[in-house]
Amino acid sequence: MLVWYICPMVAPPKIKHSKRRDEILRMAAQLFKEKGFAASTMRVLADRVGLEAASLYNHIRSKEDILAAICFGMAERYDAMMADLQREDISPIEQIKRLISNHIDLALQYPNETIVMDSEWSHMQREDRQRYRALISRYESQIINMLNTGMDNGSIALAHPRILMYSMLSSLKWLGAWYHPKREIPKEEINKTIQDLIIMGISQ
Amino acid sequence: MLVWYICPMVAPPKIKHSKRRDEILRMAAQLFKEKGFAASTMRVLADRVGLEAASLYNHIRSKEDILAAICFGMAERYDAMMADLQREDISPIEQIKRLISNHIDLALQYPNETIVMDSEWSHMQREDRQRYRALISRYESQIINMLNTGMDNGSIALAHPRILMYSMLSSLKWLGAWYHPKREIPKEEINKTIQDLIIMGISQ
DNA sequence: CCTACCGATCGGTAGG
DNA sequence: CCTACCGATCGGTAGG
Repeated sequence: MLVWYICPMVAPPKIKHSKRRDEILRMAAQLFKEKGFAASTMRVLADRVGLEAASLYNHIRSKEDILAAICFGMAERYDAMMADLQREDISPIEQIKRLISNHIDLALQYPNETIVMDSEWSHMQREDRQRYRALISRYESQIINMLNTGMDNGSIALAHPRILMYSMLSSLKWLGAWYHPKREIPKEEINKTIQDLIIMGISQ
Repeated sequence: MLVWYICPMVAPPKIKHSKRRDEILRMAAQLFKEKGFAASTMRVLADRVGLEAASLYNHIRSKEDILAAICFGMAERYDAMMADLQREDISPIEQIKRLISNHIDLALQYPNETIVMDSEWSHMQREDRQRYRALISRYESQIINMLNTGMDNGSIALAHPRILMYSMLSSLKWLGAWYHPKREIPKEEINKTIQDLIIMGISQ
């Protein structure tokens, strides 16, 4: 594992991408969201996928391997989104606006994975957990930089940027926890309401 | 249990309040916060309290009993705080301001219990879980009523009140997750920053 | 409050 | 991908 991470040319032992593996990860995200990682069992997961528990191990290395795949998969999506955002030449306020709607898009497209990533990451083993936390810290720093730039040019009111960042992110993270695509509020209204709330809240 | 809830005069079987029980609940809140409910074991809890696992059962009925005691204990505190707030004759904006600072006070006074209540409640058994959800729903409705009153009298900008309520609560809930009393931001700055953010965000 | 212990269930492996 | 199974550990009880 260590060798594989340091030298990505060496493939991890025997496990590859496959439709089956993707299906296992998708069902696992749903299960982990419902019960939490620790209370989810491989037997229940296997049942939902339509396999025996032992057969899962042809597609995944361990229970923690599934969690890591979900968390890092989502972290990469958020990371790519942030990289795109940074490449655009727009004002900090406009950056924050787009960040909000991109977050909502991802949270609604991957509701289970987003919740698992945010609330189950601590169950990864030490090495993965530290690597994951480093990614998240970098992401949070990029948001703080946006806020600081806006405070410097006077478009954002002076305030503790870390508190603003956490307030913003927590409002967005919990979308997936209460949003039910069928019978609830349309995405556009969510986007407008949260954007207005946050932008009004931070504007100078 | 059902009888006890309907008719509180009948005491629940044999377990009473005691210093020891309070200590177990306090250590359990810390453990559940660290590992989550499902990944916390009675043996580790017993170890932290300084007992054998079997001895815990002289003070609590079951693992779920501990979780329920923590969740309902906190729910009562939030409920009492809300009742006090409703009794005061102040404007909706002023109510929301006080609600925010009361939330921050409770989150900083009971950081472990607040996180456990918010993120582990779903591990209670059916009956307790439903009773707990009813309490929370009522609490959320009271906040929505505040917001609606403010929108009616023109002091709060028109927006979907449920989204505002969830955004507000999630900003506050996650305080305990990243606030470290020693080396971080003073409470007053947190209070001011979050109050400004939310009040500016919702004001007309 | 402890020693001793139980049935159930867990993640995972062997071997085909 | 399944049958068969393992060692470990879980929440909880009996009895003192």
